[in-house]
Amino acid sequence: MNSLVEENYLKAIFLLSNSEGEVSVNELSKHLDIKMPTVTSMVKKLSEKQLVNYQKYKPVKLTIKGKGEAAQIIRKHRLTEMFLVEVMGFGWEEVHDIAEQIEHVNSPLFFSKMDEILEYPNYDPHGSPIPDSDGNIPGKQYRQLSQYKAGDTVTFMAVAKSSDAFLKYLNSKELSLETKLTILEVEPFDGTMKVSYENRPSETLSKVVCDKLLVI
Amino acid sequence: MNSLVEENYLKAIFLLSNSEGEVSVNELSKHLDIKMPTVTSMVKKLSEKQLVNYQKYKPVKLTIKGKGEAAQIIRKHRLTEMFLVEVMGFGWEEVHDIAEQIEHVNSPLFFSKMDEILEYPNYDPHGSPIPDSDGNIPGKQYRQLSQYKAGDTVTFMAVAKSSDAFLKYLNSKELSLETKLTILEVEPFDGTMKVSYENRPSETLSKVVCDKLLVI
DNA sequence: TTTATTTGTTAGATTAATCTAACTTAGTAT
DNA sequence: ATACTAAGTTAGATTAATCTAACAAATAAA
Ligand SMILES: [Mn+2]
Ligand SMILES: [Mn+2]
Ligand SMILES: [Mn+2]
Ligand SMILES: [Mn+2]
Repeated sequence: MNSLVEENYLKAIFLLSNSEGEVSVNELSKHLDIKMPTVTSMVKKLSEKQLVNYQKYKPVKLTIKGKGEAAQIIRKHRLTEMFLVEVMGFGWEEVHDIAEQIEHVNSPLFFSKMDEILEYPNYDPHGSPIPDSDGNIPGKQYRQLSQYKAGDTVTFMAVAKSSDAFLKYLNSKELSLETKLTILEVEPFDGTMKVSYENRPSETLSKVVCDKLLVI
Repeated sequence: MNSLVEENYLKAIFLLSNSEGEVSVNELSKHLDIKMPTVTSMVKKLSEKQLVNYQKYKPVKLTIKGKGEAAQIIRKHRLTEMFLVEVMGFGWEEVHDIAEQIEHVNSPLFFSKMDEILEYPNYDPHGSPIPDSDGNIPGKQYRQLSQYKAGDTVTFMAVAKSSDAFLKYLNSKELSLETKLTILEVEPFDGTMKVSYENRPSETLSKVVCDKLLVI
């Protein structure tokens, strides 16, 4: 039904939408690395197809239909990442680019088989929620590690804005999901934290890192 | 490097080539379900890229380079089919269309991981050979069941021109690879065979079916 | 409230892959 | 040998997705 290109736009709109569900043409352009005029014309096309609401000079918003189709692609992406890690033995830093391609495979059976083999997972290897087949997302709200204070003990649940480089950094610190962290001290000047976990008595994490660690 | 479309042309040229390694524009057109003028222009493009040799009004032939790239795509296709059957539990009649899409995934690591998990298979679920990473094909030459005579005992090794419908027919007859078949009689008029195998004392197979069963 | 900057749109060009219609070449049959 | 048919090519149009250049609107700064 939708082309691979359209699917990537829908997914980007979904993932970049703010709390009101809106995203600007400019932001889409930056994240997709596609020039603004191209984005404008594509958004018009999606609007024709009733997948987004669009008015000149206003930010874009997915329709119910558009949100559902975006969720399906995100579901396929995250199921794939989980499959690559759990069944095929990839590291969590290796799977995104492969999933970016396989998410466009047209075969409901293929993804339902993955789902079955994985025993219906709710989260992907980076802790992001996997929408169910109706597009509903199991909504746990995590907070950034950087919002906590010295003495707090939290559990690392998900990675925000995960890049391969950041995931490799976490590997090097042996920091994986479900790890319990105790905050030893917070440097007020720049937000750098000293934390302890597992058999690591004291690790120093920059503010940039603490912002990307989602905990509960 | 090559587009998905170019990859499908290369694969078709490889698979449809005759013993001299040649295939006509007309045949490509029929099998790809793309009109002849389109095929002509695409073949010209592949010729520009040194992937085929082409002269006006002559059949097309892959260059060494083109043959290598075609073999890689076929390798990815067949590895994928094997993975879908052996690891994910699909039936051999369900995997072709999925593999047709996944064969275009750009990730050497993904396919080498499949290869490793499958312990470096040489044949796909339909008995077709999987080219190795250098594009060499393990060349066993099977013959059609229809070429044998009454009294012969053979082993079913591969399916020629397998369609989903034909594979489902084989399922219904409980006829799978490696099965030993004894030819009871051959009807001279139309080539229909009576055969026995496993716990099936006598099954009748039409000439059309016997042509598609490759045995040794 | 002007002015400058950022954001967004319009217009027109480009590339890949397809098509139809018209014409040509090659091969087959009378 | 001539005519017919099948196969192949050329020319020109179409659609999807992209771009650059130029202009317009909205927002932020002075
Ligand atoms: Mn991802
Ligand atoms: Mn994608
Ligand atoms: Mn196949
Ligand atoms: Mn394909």
